Amino acid sequence: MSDLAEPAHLVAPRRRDAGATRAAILEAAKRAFAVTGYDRTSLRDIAALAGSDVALIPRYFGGKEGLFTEALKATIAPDRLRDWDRSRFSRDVAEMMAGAADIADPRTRTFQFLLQAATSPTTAPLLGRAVQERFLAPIRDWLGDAAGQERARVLAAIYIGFLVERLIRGAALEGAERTAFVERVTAVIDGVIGPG
Amino acid sequence: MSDLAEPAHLVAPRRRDAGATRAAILEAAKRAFAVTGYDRTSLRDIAALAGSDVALIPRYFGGKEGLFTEALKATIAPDRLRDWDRSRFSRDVAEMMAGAADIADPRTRTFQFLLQAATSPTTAPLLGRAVQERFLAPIRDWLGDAAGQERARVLAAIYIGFLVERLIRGAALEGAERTAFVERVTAVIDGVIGPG
DNA sequence: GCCACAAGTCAACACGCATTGACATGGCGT
DNA sequence: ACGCCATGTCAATGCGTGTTGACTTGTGGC
Repeated sequence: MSDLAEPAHLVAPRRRDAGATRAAILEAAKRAFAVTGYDRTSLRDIAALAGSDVALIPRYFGGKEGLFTEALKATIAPDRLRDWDRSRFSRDVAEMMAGAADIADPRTRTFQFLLQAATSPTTAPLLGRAVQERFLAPIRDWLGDAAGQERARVLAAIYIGFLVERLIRGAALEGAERTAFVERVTAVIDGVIGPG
Repeated sequence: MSDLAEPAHLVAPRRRDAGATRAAILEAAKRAFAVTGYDRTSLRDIAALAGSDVALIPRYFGGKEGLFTEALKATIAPDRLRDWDRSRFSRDVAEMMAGAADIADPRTRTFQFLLQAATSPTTAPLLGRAVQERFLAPIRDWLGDAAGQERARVLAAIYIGFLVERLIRGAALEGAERTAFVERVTAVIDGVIGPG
């Protein structure tokens, strides 16, 4: 592709260390795949971002697909569900959704990455299982509702929906529309996480 | 790409008619882009699917990107917001979301198509404007709430979220979880479209 | 201080792609 | 019936890609 807005020299000059360069490549891949998607991301871009060489990627990861699947696993990783304050949760989320999606935020990149994976028929099932284990189950636990799997589902769906909306909206909401939006989103989320 | 499961000879042999072939190419592009995404879809695939020739595409659409943007516009097109019965709307949607995403359903393909566009930084702004004009505005009109732009936003976001959830879930919900899910989704949507 | 092997570099390959321009041809107006 | 122009065909070109193999260079153990 082109610019990932990352001066190549931010990468600290490593001594010869296979493990370190492997890790650097993997990190660069997570970023690049999230921003540009699988196909538009070339191994040369990733190598440049990692301050490494293209030829190492087939060698260390067995090819582009190997690198992608490993990046996917690393992205979904047990990333602990923050111990959110339940009384502030809905409003915090609403405020966040009213803002602009920040490309610099790693969470935005992670989400784009997962969304990319969701649109590909081959990676979608893999993603589905990972989401079930590492996303839905924790949410259900957080909700403290052993029987209510569907509540986690609904909450996750709504959450994802607002993330997508924010993504395609681009800019932050302003003025009256913002306050109204925040109010309504808060109410919706409260309706789900509250006893019902 | 490869197989779009469409025997090339299903395309009725046209007489020489630029408009017809243009339309055929556009239709094929909408299908192909929805299934395979922008990058994995080659102009050769589209041409084959349309029963046409590759070289006509740069000629008629000014290149691959031109074809894509036109296909995007055509996909978002004012696609009649069905005159939904307001009293049945939420439950109908909830039932739909509880089912499995059907790849054969053109609407599923369309949605995947749009989601693809949402994750690409280049196509996301374009999509944003299109959604604003052709999705949010009609919804607001349907809600009959001239001042409440944010309500359309929230409804659209939730709708999209459930579509994504259904996509990555893969299978249909069953039994008790299904009924609970439907109930809860119905309530959420009613909470938004109802007076609030 | 040297040596062997891991780690990194570089050039080249084969492939698929979009795009271009020159060529053939069907069909409509006269 | 015929000629002209829009319409469709085809081969060729240039570019970017992933991957490979041979080469160089750094570095830890002796």
